[in-house]
Amino acid sequence: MSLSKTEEQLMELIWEKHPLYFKDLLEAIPEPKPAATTVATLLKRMQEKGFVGYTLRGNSREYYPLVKKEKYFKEHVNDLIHNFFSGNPVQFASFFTKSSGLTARQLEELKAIVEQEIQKKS
Amino acid sequence: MSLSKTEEQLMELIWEKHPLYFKDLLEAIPEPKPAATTVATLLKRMQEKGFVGYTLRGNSREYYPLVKKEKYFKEHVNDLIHNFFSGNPVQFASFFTKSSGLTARQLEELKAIVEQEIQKKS
DNA sequence: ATATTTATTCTACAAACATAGAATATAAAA
DNA sequence: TTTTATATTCTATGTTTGTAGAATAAATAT
Repeated sequence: MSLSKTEEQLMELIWEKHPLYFKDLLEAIPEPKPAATTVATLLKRMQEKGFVGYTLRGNSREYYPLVKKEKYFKEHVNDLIHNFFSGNPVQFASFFTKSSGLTARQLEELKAIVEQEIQKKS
Repeated sequence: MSLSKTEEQLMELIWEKHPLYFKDLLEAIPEPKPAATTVATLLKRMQEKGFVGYTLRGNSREYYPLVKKEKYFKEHVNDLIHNFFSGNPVQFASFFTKSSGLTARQLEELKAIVEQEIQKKS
């Protein structure tokens, strides 16, 4: 089961601000805010899908993510690589590097990161 | 308007093999193939959404993409970066590099690509 | 010339989604 | 303690998506 685009946006807020109460979630949503019941519905569905849980604090629910952002993101990128680059991650990285319009400075940063990773592997 | 996951998979084939006839598209679809009318419906919707066009060749239609893969992909990745990395592409690339499990050899490849890009920028 | 294959459109239907009002329960404020 | 604000669930409606049969048209094979 996966999240829809709209649910994903909510999820992003939950990852960012958890643990949070319903009220905090509402606050965090940028304008134009949808009806509160809309958010409640979305949140409910996300719980049913197993992406969000809560702790009862007295009588209020404190919500938190049940899936790590890293994990979710990785699956996402894997899909992308699978769909656009026949599963070849280097081809993906290459395409990204060439088309993302990084500045020279950003490219240097990236290079340093790649070098660090190479270090780790040896 | 954007493509659904399933439409995206078809689109991938169209990018890969265009120009192609309906028959070619059907052939290109991996098993288990859906009903031909299912593909036809999807293809129709993709035309309505402005992603696919065709040339009449005699009495047959030769289909081709109306949107470049590069453009589509870039928007996709931008969304991803926007949603997961507050719009910071280096953070994204960094995360990808660290979490994608590339081999040492693949990392070297990537490094070479990044260096090439740096060259181009100077 | 008739039967068959191929391509396309139309119609249909169930599931998923986006959205939100109505109803209810509770807590806080008056 | 009655009103009001808050959180949650239930119900509902329109749209999009995945899926494919029925109908039609045209092309090909027999």
